[in-house]
Amino acid sequence: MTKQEAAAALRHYAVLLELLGEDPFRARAFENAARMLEMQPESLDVLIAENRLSAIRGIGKGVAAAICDLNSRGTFAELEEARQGVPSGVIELLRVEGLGPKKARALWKDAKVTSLAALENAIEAGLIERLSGFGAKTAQKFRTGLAFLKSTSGRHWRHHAARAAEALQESLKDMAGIREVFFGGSLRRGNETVGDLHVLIVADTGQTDTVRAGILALSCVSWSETGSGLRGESASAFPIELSVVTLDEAGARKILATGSEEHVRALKEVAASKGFSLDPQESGNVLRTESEEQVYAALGLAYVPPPLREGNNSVFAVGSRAFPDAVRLEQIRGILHCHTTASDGHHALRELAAAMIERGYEYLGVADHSQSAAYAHGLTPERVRAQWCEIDELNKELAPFRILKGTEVDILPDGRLDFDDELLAGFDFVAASIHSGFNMSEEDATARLCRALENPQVDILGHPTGRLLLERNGYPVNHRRLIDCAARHGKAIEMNCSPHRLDLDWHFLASAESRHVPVPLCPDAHHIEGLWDIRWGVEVAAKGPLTAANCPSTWSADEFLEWCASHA
DNA sequence: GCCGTTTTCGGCCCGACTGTTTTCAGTCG
Repeated sequence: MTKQEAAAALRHYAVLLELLGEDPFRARAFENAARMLEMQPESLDVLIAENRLSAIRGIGKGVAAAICDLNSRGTFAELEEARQGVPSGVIELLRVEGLGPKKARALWKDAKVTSLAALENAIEAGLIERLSGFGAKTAQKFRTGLAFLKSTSGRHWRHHAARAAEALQESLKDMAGIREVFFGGSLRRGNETVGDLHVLIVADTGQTDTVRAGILALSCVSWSETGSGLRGESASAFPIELSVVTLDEAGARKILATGSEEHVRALKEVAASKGFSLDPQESGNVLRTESEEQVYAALGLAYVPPPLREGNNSVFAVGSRAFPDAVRLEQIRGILHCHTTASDGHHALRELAAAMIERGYEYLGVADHSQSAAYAHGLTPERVRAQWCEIDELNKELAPFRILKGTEVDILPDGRLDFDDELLAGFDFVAASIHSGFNMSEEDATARLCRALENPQVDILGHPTGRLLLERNGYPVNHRRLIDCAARHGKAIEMNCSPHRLDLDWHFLASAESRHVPVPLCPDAHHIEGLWDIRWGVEVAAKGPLTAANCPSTWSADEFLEWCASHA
């Protein structure tokens, strides 16, 4: 078991304790222990082998024993007991925004609400607002929260989809008769969230039936029904739609499996007008080709990169338009916006730098939280200056690698910043973000963000809407005005690459590009693995597309600093 | 449950915001 998995189990236990109404400080002790465990540089195996768990602050005898049990048998006695005591639907209730453990427990105990469906019924029946401690506004808030959950139902975070795809690929790698394992759908198109994994298995000639039988026999996927294709669920409960296809139909089938619906519909119309059919399962003059490129060419159309296949307006005749190249992962030279143990990160500066040097990156832009973010142990001006000294020392040691002195300074409710201009001037770069006071009108939120961008010390606007994909929408922002403002003041807007955010929304990348508003790909990393979240940003940014030239992450440190100085 | 101590109990990250109350509890970042 990894540290992260053990920490997740400890957190889950803490939630169960709260739902069971047990001592909240006991619950917090497990949460705290989970956080401290994650921050250890060593692996769980090493910590256990060297008997060092209880030496970690926040982990005593009891939690250490629980962690050892987790590592050896995947659970611990108290966790199992707590699980028995809480209906699984009650845990689901916590997904509703504004509904925490105390209210979930009250709903469960006082109103017998033990599922999201039961909550919806209770709201509509007017039962919620009659409960002690609840009122009409709370009921309305839950109604809104439930509607949001419904709107995202069946969608999954991109990184979970990629993980499920990699696991399936791995389980198929030694199967005979397979020429290619192809993943289409939103995963291939670079969307922020993914519904099903759309998989095509291109079989060698004459091997279709054998391959299909082999896939049905896979132990890592449970196939629920079999028609012309297969429908199943991965070990991680990810929904899969899979078809085994022959080489001569692969080109068209890949296009159909990739989508989007609108793009495919537009292609089908062009095909029909030329007397062709795209779908091998339909009658007519079916286009039989091995590659997608051949299909577009046969229709007299320019090949459309998968991320651009949204809507029906990306279909062009050959030569009538060229699609710009999107930034590629290997073009990224530096990573901006990372947190260290100085605020709420899990690794020290030196560890982050070492991980980046190992992967061949040139610079790291640290951006810890500012003082008003107390929950995240935000830095005071004194602690900022101490960090600068640490960076100076590290830079001498690690050259030519460079650590840039940055901050993710809070944008206060009125648009002022959480540090004074004199301190801000001492940073190499300043990213400014909103972390509190989300309840704003679009007008207020846009004005607050613009005021921050107008400050000459600010270089980059962080996660512009504060959204958490599949969890909350964030505050409403007028992106057009925001991009105008950034363009006027020569500022950048980050695409936050955390797979939970991917904010700036890709729909606005083209507008940023045309207004020459740079868009750095920022992982907002809180641990070493989080640094590589830039991958998700690269994949989604291809939908703009965001070009390398307009992405400061592809610039050298000197080019980036020169740009920062240009508007100070 | 963990920690620290004027050791075996008392306090635990912290402030803003919101809604239900009418002084405070719950949620969130």
